[in-house]
Amino acid sequence: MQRILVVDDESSISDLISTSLRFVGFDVRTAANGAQALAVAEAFKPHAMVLDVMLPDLDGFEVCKAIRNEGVSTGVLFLTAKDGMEDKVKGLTLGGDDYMTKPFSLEELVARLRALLRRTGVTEIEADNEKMHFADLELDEGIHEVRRAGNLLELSPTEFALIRYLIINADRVVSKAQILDHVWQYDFRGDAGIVETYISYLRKKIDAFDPPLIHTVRGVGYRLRLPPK
Amino acid sequence: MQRILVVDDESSISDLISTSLRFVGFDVRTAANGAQALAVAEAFKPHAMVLDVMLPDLDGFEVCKAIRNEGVSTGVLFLTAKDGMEDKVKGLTLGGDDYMTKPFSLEELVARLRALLRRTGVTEIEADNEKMHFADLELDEGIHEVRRAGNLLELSPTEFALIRYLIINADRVVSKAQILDHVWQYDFRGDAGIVETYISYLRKKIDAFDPPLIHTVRGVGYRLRLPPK
DNA sequence: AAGATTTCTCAGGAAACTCACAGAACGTGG
DNA sequence: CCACGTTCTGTGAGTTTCCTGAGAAATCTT
Repeated sequence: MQRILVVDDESSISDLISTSLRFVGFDVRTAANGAQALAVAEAFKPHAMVLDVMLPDLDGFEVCKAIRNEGVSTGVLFLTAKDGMEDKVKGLTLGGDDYMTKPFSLEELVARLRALLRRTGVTEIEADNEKMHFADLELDEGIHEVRRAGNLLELSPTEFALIRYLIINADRVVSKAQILDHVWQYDFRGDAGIVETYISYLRKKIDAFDPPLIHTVRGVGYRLRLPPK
Repeated sequence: MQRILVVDDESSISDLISTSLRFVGFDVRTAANGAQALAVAEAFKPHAMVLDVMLPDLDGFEVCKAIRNEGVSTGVLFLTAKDGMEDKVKGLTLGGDDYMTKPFSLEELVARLRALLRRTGVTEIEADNEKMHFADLELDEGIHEVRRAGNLLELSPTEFALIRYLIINADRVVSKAQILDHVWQYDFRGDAGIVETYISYLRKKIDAFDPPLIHTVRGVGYRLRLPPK
């Protein structure tokens, strides 16, 4: 199981992240500051880290450098506020690292983290795992494309994130609340009705083909599935 | 794996360079001054070096000379600040060596270093890797030329670097942030809007032909691709 | 030193996207 | 089959993203 170290001083954020990552199958440890991160990293030897650039003691870059100097080779996904710091992150993407600005959606975080593990060569499996599929529906993360029965679908960013979440949870029922929590940014304060709207958009594009794949489970949520014969 | 020795006394620069080079597949060591460089070079026997000409103890040329006197034969890519020194560097850069002025773009550094290794005969791979192409678009690194359907295109340096980056990442979506990180100089502080402007310039030249190759993926980035079937 | 080229900022406008709302359609329990 | 709550979807307002032209500033040529 892949080990991820999450470092953020706001416990609400680090809880949110670690719960999500555990749920999708990572082995997660957390740290609330740079010093702690170093200590944990040494013993835990994480495959990747999610690292806030704004920490109470050291900044994220120093932590990163210190940990790498310890000989622990990890990819890093930096988290940064939507302001100044962005330019300090320059050049990171060539090093294989990545960064996201807060607020983000959990789906996005997981997707980026997986991409990072893939790039830094931690993943055992090869090549083909930028793609996922369900029935005749294919989603390619790298080229950001979704096809149904070979036909290219034009999806907006939110539509793309939503269908990705449904495919990940294929055959399972997901509630509107779950969708909202994972697909929308964590600080979204709007109405859950937005999910209905986007499901509607998706159906127009995806279920323009037969058979329909997006099914409503009344009172519970939605489920991606092939119709029972 | 090719061994590169990076020598620079500013750790921010040498970190940036070494992380980038490691990621694209080099075996990298660093040194912060001339004396250290000599020591490391002796044991490490690098195939090439990235060498700042301004070092706290010796200057880059002395380091270079000393190392070659030790019998270690390496190509050197000198780094120099954007000031008077340029001419001196030009004069002293003999044989297969090369130099760049700070600040540079990371993509440029990698390209120049590869060219250097090629010239100094370290590369195992064949000669033809100065050229890359995508569809009817050809880019020749050696002679710095781009053609579409055989027609020579007149591109400015930035336009050239941008289309090179797009070709390297052909068929994948690259974000504006990634483009900025890789194609622009590492100290560029401006707005990502500049990328839009340059994409616009490129389109006028490259997509004056059919079919258009540069595609916008709204909310995500750009992608070089042939139109879907 | 003047002219040409290149880089970069800025701003207007077009298009795409997000989201709320509200009436229509639907499903379910009584 | 009716009534009610849930879900669906069209409409539209407000926002964001993207494209492009114009021009200022920097840089390179001659």
